[in-house]
Amino acid sequence: MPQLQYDPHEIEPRWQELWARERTWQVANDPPAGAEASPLGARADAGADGRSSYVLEMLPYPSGEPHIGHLKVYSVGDAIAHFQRRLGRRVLHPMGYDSFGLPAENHAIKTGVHPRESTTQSIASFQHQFHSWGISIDWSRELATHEPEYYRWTQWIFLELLRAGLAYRKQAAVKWCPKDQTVLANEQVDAEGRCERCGALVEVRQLEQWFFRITDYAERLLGDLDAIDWPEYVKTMQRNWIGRSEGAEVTFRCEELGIDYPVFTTRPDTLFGATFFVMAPEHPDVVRLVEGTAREAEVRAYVNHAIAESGEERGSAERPKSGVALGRTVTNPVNGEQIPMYVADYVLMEYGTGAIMAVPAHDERDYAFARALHLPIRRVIEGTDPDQAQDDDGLPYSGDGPLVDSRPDFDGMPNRQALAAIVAWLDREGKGHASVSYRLRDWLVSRQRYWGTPIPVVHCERCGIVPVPEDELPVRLPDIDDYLPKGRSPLATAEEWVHTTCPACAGRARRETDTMDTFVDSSWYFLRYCDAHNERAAWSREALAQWMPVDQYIGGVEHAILHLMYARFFTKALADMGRLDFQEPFSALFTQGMVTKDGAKMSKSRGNVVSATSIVQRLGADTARCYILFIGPPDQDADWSDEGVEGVHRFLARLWRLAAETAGRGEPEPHAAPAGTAHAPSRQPAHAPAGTGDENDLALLRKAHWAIDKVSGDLRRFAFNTAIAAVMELLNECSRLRASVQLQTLRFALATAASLLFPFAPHVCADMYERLEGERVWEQPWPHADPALLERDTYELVCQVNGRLRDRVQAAADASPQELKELCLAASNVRAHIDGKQIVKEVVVPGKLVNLVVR
RNA sequence: GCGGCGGUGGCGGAACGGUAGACGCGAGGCCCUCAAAAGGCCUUGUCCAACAGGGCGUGUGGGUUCGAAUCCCACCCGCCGCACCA
Repeated sequence: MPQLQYDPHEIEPRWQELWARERTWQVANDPPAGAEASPLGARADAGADGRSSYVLEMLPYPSGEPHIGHLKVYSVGDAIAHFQRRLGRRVLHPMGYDSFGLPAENHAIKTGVHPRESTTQSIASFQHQFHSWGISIDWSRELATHEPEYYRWTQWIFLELLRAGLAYRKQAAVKWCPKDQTVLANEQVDAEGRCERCGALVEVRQLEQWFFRITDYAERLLGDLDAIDWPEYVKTMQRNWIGRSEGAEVTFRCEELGIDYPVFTTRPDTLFGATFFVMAPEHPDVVRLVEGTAREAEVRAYVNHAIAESGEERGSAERPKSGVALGRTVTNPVNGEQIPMYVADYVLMEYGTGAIMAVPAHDERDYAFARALHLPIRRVIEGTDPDQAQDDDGLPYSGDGPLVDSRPDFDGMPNRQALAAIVAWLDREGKGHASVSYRLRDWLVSRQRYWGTPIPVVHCERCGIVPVPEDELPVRLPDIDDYLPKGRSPLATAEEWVHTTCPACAGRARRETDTMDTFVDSSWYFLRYCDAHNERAAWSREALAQWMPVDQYIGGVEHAILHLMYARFFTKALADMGRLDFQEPFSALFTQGMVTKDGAKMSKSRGNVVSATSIVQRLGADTARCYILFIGPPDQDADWSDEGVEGVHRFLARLWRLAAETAGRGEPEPHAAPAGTAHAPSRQPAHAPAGTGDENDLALLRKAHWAIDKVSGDLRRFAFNTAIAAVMELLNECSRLRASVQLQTLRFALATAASLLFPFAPHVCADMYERLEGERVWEQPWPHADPALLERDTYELVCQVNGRLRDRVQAAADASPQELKELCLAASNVRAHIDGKQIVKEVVVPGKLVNLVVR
């Protein structure tokens, strides 16, 4: 017999072509009831419940070609999709490209190719790779966010939000990236105040921009986190980002000028300890308060200096406090005290009202400021922080305790109780009320960049901002050559495009020249897949009803806040507008870890990039996919090893070779059971005839059923690494027993291995299964472990003395505790350890062990 | 500082409170071969011991338990997120 050689380069294209030709992974909407829309559709197999399942990986930014990270997400997603299909579900598993926006445009600028062209190239490269990886995609629903057929509906959603009052324009201090020459959303600026995309230090500019009113949804975005099956840490990140604080808004009045200044505080119980009042440098009233006074010059200088500083310089808690007096006072509403006003850069304009009451005795920052400027400090809550040194005055104190030095009716009251009482009093007096504040800001969506969805409004000299009528959508992105960012939108140079007429009055008007943030495009794409070719609407409710919400969403942690929060906001807003019937887009989320090399993130500058393409070319897609899942738990970071991937390749080669040899030892049997019902339970008798009584056959059969059980459980908990290890064990057992079992037992075991490994290595498994069984493995139901074969007649009983392993003996599965104890006592090594000692306790765990406690 | 996750052989990693180290990599030995590649077989936590067997072992120190990598307390280290948010 010639040596059979595993050749992925022959096997993989063959199956890929078949799947493409037959459109195997395509699913239609709305299958006719009772008809055979899917070979597995309505069968009563184990696990088949006829439900549909929407498995979705985050869509890629098509720049360059896919890397190892893409290989990982889509390997994870494809394993889940295949498993769901074989459990009998109709699975929607589509693909698209996030081809508009900064990532694609920056790539284009770097390579000097027009974004339209470079995007098209990248998409072609991604398509080609996904095909050669054998990912089971329904290509009939493919989309790209830069196509007019798609962004037409992005524009429609923008207009819907505008109509609902959720899209608006305002002048604001916004984050500006000097390198990308555009404004950024708060979410796109990292902790050091750098641009999330290019790393440049971000500046603050006063500009008029478009916003989405995501803050209206803060409470629901927070509350509904409880209802979704997401990793806890992602929920925590979203909760932190929303940053809900409960407290009160309290009005402090500047009597001289007759102006009320509300402040937000989480500690109204400390109001009596307020000894001064501080405003943010950006507060519009700061300069007005000192105009024409002796303080004006000093205040102006301070404000100018503070505003010029970057967020990075200003943002540190360790930095010494600075500020200057405004020479004015406000009235503390609870006691009528006149307290001095200051301007200081530790107060942020973006949070609360941009002004605070300062209680140095009970707030660290106010305390530091008071010490720096020698301001009075008044303790109004008694208590000691256990961590604080004995010799200081115990201030600032932020713990609980009774009120002191406040007002007779509150003094002595526990502070939490006093808090409620004081808020109630303020409310009655009209000087304040309970209030909730959020850290979340409205989403700034306009960008002064070329490669994005045009914002579909015109600016009319007479009518102001006018939405483009729906039937004129899409507002097409004009082709322009000079798209480099230069501070104002490149679209402004397309004169012919910009000049238009007003849809309302037919007068002269100019088109909006800003484009939308990329994250707008990706905030609804999962809806479009459900009804990808609808030309009359973004989607139909019937189509959504079949698939949404997404059952399993898969993607990287880097989108824990941005994309995932925006998509949730869109879903809720569209549901409120009556366009959707659900509140959350992604019922379950799985976040996969990064693939590193030599412990470091792969990057071109480090020179440690492993090319997914070359691995697939060299060893095949099955090896690459299996290895990336075998390397470790998929939600954790994993380090790529060139030796490790070879090991997985050897495993697949051994498996395939043994399967091919075994298949060559005889024709596939004529099927005892009709195709399609040929799954483990019904097929078993044919493969394991009763009465063979052969120990090795039984052992191999048991191992196969053990593997079925193990892989099924592991797949449900995304433990792909141990699932693959289980199939390796099954193969090892096959190899060990190959010469000493009946052909049909070996064939069954190998077919089972192929069946179980199929979600991870589809090509080689399809090939093996066809050789062994003459059937298409993906049309077979997921195998079912026979409980009778998972149980054993005898097992290895662990014998412990004082909790230490001393011996192992064979015990009958149905042995009584008494019998087990006797077995253990009879074990020779146990006797050596209990000899001459007194047994004070016996612990018998049937099926496991006996522990004898001796003295 | 706050929150989350983690710390197990030479390495990646397995282990419902019940045989620690599955599976793989690497390493060593052997078989096949004229030779090599490929493939196959065996060994591989550590120390004592020829073997049998035993001691020690899951970041550190305590605790609970017949029994702890696993549960509890305190701490150390690493990674991630948040952080002058009133």
